[in-house]
Amino acid sequence: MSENLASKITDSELEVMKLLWRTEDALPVTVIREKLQESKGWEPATIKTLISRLVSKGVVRQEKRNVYYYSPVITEKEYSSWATKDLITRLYNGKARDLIASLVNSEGLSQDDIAELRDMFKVEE
Amino acid sequence: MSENLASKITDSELEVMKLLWRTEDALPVTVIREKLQESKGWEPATIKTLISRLVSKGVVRQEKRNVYYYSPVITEKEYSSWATKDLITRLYNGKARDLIASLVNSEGLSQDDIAELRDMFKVEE
DNA sequence: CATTAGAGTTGACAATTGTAGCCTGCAGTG
DNA sequence: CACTGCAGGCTACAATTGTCAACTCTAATG
Repeated sequence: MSENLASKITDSELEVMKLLWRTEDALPVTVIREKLQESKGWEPATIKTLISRLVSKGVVRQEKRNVYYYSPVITEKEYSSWATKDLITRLYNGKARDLIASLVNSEGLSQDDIAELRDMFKVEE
Repeated sequence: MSENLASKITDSELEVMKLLWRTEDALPVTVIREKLQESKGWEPATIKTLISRLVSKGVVRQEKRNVYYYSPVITEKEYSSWATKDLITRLYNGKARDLIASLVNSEGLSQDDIAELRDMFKVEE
């Protein structure tokens, strides 16, 4: 959950989460391993460690079948949103608007982005 | 600098940076120590370690006088901006606009914020 | 049923981070 | 000028993170 995210998801762990988020169903290690071994070049042991840590942290759930099937406990949106809020707290005095202002002045946004955002805020309420 | 930020500034180190950013002039350890000892409850040794690490990382510069005076090499804006971009890369597929969209839908922004942002984008270009 | 591949578990090890102590030399004070 | 406090530099140590190996036990396969 956004609020009770006890310990952060680390960079390596995030790669596993991303894979789980991209999938509808729970996945067995075999599948997770196949994908990440290829895309990340990680050894099976590494991947198993990351999964275990995510389970310990409570952000991945394991479901017992023949073999465990893993699925995310938090959604990508929940996590992104939590991480974003965390960034805002730490670097923007808790003001989301300061973050956006910073993006606007600092090549963070393309003209297209800005146009789209203008629309977004127009519709918004 | 935004780009060549080799190693990240950690949470504890960030507290030191914030103090330096808030000050015009370079500061001697004495001053840094006074402020952080009080606000953070850190031992002098801890503060000295943090400063050293920041110097090693190249984000704080030391200037020799009787005693070293310390000042930031990167500005707060540069760092915030870098950290924000990093977040966008890691969690929003590199699309700043997705971050903002996420803020808009998810109690991240107050009505006031939204009103202000609407103005911001109106003026913008 | 014996064999084998691999899931799950435990341990490991280096680098980073959070926190702090020790020692030495200098600078300011009486 | 002797004394003392503290800056600077070095060391330390536990927890976390990035990577991975070894071992055990089970399920699938011939």
